[in-house]
Amino acid sequence: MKIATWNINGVRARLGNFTHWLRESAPDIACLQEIKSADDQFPRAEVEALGYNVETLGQKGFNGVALLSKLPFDEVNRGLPGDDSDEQARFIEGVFSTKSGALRVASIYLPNGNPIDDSKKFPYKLAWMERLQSWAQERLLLEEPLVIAGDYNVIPEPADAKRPAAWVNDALFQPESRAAYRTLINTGLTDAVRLCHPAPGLYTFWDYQAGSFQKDDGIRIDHLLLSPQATDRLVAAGVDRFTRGWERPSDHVPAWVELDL
DNA sequence: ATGGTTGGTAGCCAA
Repeated sequence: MKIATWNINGVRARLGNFTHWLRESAPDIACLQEIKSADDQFPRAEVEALGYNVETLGQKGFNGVALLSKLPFDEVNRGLPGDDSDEQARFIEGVFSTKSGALRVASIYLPNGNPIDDSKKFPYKLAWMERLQSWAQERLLLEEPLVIAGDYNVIPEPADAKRPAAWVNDALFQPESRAAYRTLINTGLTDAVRLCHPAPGLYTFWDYQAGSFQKDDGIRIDHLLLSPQATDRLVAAGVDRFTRGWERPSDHVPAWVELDL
């Protein structure tokens, strides 16, 4: 069972890249972020034609997440609990049946949080992370295979950046952001890509500006966090770096796990 | 070094 996540940065602007990757990487379940589309703008027919069921939480212009699955959805939940006034489309959860039982997967687009001196943006990020922590803690009680995958907008450690010093004033690398991420890990979740690739230098994002990809000036901010029951079944994890070299790429590349389910 | 690039949308915002 291959589960992948990709911040596509506008699914309609990248439909060719997107379907090419779906065919080449062939995940059983794909988590998308920044589809930048309302639900009725999502290229549903093109994706269904490749054998996927599609569930979206879209938003016009910004944000927007989706789950694609070759398995049928048993259950879908839209929106992260904990703040009914939050209208940003950043969270969708699906439940599937495998031969080993239930599998739960969430596609998350954690708030960027910049600039850190803004009165709303960084506090919104930290509050969203607290809501995610509460939700994860509750789900972990189910003792099921659970994968929380997406753009976390957090650089966990200095080793997750080519130039950590360049990020010290950025919301992605603030002590509070990193601490909240560690709290998630300490609840009992495992960073699958870190576990399978402990060496530094593996990135998932390169800015469009200043030739960042050519200089490999990247950061690792797209993560798949696994419950103990999913980690027990972990076979492999990786990053599809090759998509960043394509024409008109997303600034993020996919990350994935293979689970024996 | 406060530059530079992209997508979505309508004169800038978010990243």
